[in-house]
Amino acid sequence: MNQEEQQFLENYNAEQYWKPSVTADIAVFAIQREAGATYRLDPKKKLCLLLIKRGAPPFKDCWALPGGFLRETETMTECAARELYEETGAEATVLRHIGVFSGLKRDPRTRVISNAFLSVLSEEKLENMKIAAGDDAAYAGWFEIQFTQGKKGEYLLTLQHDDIKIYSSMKKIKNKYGMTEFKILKNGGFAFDHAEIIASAITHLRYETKHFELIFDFLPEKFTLSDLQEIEERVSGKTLLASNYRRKAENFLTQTGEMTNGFGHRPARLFTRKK
Amino acid sequence: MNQEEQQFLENYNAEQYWKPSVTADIAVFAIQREAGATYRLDPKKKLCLLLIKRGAPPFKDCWALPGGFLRETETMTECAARELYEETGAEATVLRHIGVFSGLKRDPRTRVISNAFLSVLSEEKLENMKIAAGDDAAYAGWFEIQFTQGKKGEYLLTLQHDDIKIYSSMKKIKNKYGMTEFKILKNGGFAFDHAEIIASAITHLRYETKHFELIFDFLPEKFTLSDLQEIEERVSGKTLLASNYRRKAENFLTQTGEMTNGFGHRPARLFTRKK
DNA sequence: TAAATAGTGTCTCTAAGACAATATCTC
DNA sequence: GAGATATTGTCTTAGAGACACTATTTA
Repeated sequence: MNQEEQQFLENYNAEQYWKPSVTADIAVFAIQREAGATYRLDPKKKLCLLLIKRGAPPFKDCWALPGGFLRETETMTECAARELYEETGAEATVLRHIGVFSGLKRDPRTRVISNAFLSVLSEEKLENMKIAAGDDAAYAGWFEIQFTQGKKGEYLLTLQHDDIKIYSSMKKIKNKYGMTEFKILKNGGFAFDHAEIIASAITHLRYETKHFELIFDFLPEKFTLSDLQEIEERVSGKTLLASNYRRKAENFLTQTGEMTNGFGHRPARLFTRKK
Repeated sequence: MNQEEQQFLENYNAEQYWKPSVTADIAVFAIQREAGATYRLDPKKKLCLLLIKRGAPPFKDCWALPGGFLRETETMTECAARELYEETGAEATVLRHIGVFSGLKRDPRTRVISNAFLSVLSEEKLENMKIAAGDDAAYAGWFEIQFTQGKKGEYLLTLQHDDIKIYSSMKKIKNKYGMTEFKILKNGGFAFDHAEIIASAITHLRYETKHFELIFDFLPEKFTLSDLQEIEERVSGKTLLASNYRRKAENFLTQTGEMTNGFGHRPARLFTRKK
């Protein structure tokens, strides 16, 4: 750096310009087992998303994604990982940047630019984590998530946890510049524009698992083809033919030589992610 | 909004938290014709990117993407469109969000979070635009862009405009959380981390044109299949077999019934983008 | 042996890559 | 007619979807 640059920097006053607040919000997904399994019947799985009940205004008592303000000492990605850890006790193994949400009125407190991230937790991590309550978080919970398309083409997002049901109806639009966005038509219980963020996140997640990315992060080191397929089915919301899915999946897998056992049906081979 | 929320908002002080500066940077691509055409020989095309020579520190005399600070009254996307217009006189027809760049030291002045966008200008728009100089922009120019992979797997970015040549060597890495990023190994003339942003932008552009998105924005309303194919070739950096490309492309095209004429070779059908 | 899940094989259809061959314009 | 580009057709291969069938465990 030469003298001119040095001098410039010393005289530079960053406070002269307006600045927005910047946050990271994280959509954390995990697969959980449903009850009702027997020695013979395997447990069904469900796709879940972590939400936090807001204990303070704005949107008090609404449900929000974990997240918080960017600090001076961290990148956006580090911020996402830190906030996730602080609010849930879970250390993120994977993160993906989903998009930026910068609507003028999305937070009534002040102008907030939110960088949305996506993360996936394995069942193993799920069991070890404590769901911690942050300073303005009253309660956190895992909600079974459903994201489907209605008859008129609208998108329906439904999150359910025991008797708590949160929903939103959205449409997919292209904005003035051809960018695809979800727009909320009805909002039942989500804080801020988080329904839109969640819709973007699951769309992104579906794309990745379809291409055998992120899907292994739901699973332990060793797993069966049925495990893998059921996750793909829960994420995509579609049922698949086992023989065809097997054929595709095997390109991404290595056999361990081990088998499952102890169930009231044929044992299955255990696989690992290839290389 | 109830009384509790109302009261909360009145007491809320946004100034108590640290905030970063937020900018939009835009990678604008266009196709330009090369000289050397005759009645018989059609002009070759080249893919170009708009860069601005910085007239003030930091990175004085280096080349940067057009961009600037987010204002209170606009979204990130609106900011990108405005900055593009102010610095080039071009009204964006399309924009795509590429990613967020939030490294701690990416701007020596102060902490700056940059939201990167991608845009495409048609040859028509290109001819009508004046390249305007902004307050800290000394000069702007269209650079022929090349982005290739070297023998050791490294990525080479070369931008050329007359006798000005800017380059960077990068590697593609997965960060701690599995996110794909470009990391600069050598930097010859780019300001900030803009080489990384450009690498991300062209990677994104290649993905889109391959799927017949954004590619039509390079072209006028009516165009030939050869026009379309040559753009795909310049963007992707690969040559394609005309018969095969035609087969794929026709799914996205409508015939106009019109033909080109006046060239020293067989006339071609003019197509439009389907619906 | 019934219930439940695991795994194999095969037929069809579509899409993509390679490439040969033909068509049509201007000078 | 030569040069240049446009257009059509065909052969082959890879992959996906549908579906029939076989295998292996436990109470």
